[in-house]
Amino acid sequence: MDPRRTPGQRAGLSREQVLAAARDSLLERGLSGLTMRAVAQRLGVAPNALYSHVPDKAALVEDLLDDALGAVPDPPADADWRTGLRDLMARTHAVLLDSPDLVPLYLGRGARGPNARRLGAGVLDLLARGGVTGPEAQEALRALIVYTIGFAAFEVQPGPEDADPGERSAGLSGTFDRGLGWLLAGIGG
Amino acid sequence: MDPRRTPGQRAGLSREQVLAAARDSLLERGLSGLTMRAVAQRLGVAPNALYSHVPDKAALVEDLLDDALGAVPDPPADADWRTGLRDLMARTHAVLLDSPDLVPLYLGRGARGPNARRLGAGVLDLLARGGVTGPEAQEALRALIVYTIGFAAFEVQPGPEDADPGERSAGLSGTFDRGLGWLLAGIGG
DNA sequence: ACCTGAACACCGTTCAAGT
DNA sequence: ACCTGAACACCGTTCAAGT
Repeated sequence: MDPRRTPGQRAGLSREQVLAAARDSLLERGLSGLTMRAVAQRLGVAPNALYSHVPDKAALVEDLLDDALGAVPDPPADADWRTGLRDLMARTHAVLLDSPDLVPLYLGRGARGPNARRLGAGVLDLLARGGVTGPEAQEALRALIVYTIGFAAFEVQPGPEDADPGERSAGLSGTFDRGLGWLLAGIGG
Repeated sequence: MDPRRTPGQRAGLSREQVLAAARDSLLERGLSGLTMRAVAQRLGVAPNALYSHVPDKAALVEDLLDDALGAVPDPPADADWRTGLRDLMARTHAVLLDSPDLVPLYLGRGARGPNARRLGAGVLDLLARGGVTGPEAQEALRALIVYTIGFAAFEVQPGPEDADPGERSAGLSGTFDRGLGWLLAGIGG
C-alpha cells in the first residue's frame, strides 16, 4: 500500500501488531469493517502481507476472542464459592460488553483458547468448593457460560429504537444479575 | 442465468419461492453458502432478480429466522405453568437444532418477527399463570430466551473432534433440561 | 522469512434497458 | 412490475518474484 516499499523490503510487522490493528479496525468500523484489507491498510502494507503473521482471518478472529477474555481476572482464592461465581460471571459479562462486536462470535464459534480454558477451570474450581463436581459440574459450567454470553449477546443487539441505549443497558444489567442468581440458587441444589 | 430468457421476459418468481430456495441453499451449503447469487442460480434467474422480491439479504435472513420459529407450537392452555414453560422451551430448543446454521444468527441480530412475538407472548402468559408479572416477568422471559438460544448455539458449535457428534449431542440435551429446571426453580421464587 | 504486485474466484448491490 | 446484462466496489486468498 505504501508506495515507499518495493518487493524486497520488509515492514517489520509482528503478529501482535496485526492483532492490535485488527482490534482498532473492529473498534472504529465494527465487525463488517474488520477485513484483512482494512487491517493491512491500517498497517501500511499490502493485504497479503498479513499472511506472513496469521494463517487466515478465522485464526485472527479466534485470537481476538481469546485475548479479550484475558481482561477477566481470576477469582480470589478465599471467596465463598457462590459469591465467587457471581462475581466471576459478572466480570466476564462486563468484559464481553467492552467488545460488543465480538460477542455474537463467542457463541458462533466458541472460545477455546488459553484464557477461555483458564476461566472454565476457575468456574469448576469454585463449583468444587461448593461440593458440585463431576458431570453436574460440567452441566453447571455450561449453563453459566451459556447464560453469560447469551445475555451479553442479547444486550448488544441493535434492538428497536424506543429508548436511548444507556437507559436500556442499565435496565438489562440488573436483569443479568437476577437471572444469574436464579441459576446459582438452582445449582446449589 | 438461464439463457432462454431475454431482458423482457419474467420467470414468475414469488417471495415464497425465494425464501424456499434460500432454505435449500442453507441446508445444502451451510451459512457460508447462503449467497444471493447461489439462491438466484438455484431459481434459474440472474442474481439481481431477487431484489424484485426481497429488499436485501438482511431482510431475507430475517424472514428465514422468524419462519423457522413457526414450527414451535403454542403451549396447551390448560397446562401447569411450570411444565408448560419447560415444554415450550424444550420445543423451541428442538426447533432451533433443526436449523443449526441459523442458531448463531438469533443472538446476533435477534428475532423480532411475528413468530418471535407469538412465542414471547406465550411465555409471558405462562409466567402470569404462575403469578410472575410485570418487570420480573420480563426478566424471566429474557433469561429463558437467552438460556434456550444460547444453549442451542453452544450445542451447534463444531467443537473439538474427540467424541462422535451423536453421543455428544445426546449428553448435551440432558444438560439443557437440567439447567432449564434450575432456571425455572429460581423463577418460581 | 517477509513483503509486493498481480491475479483468481468470489461477494452484495445498483443502474439502465427491455417487455 | 419483473427480469437481464453489465458494471461497481468490494471481499479472502494464492502465486510468483524480489531481497
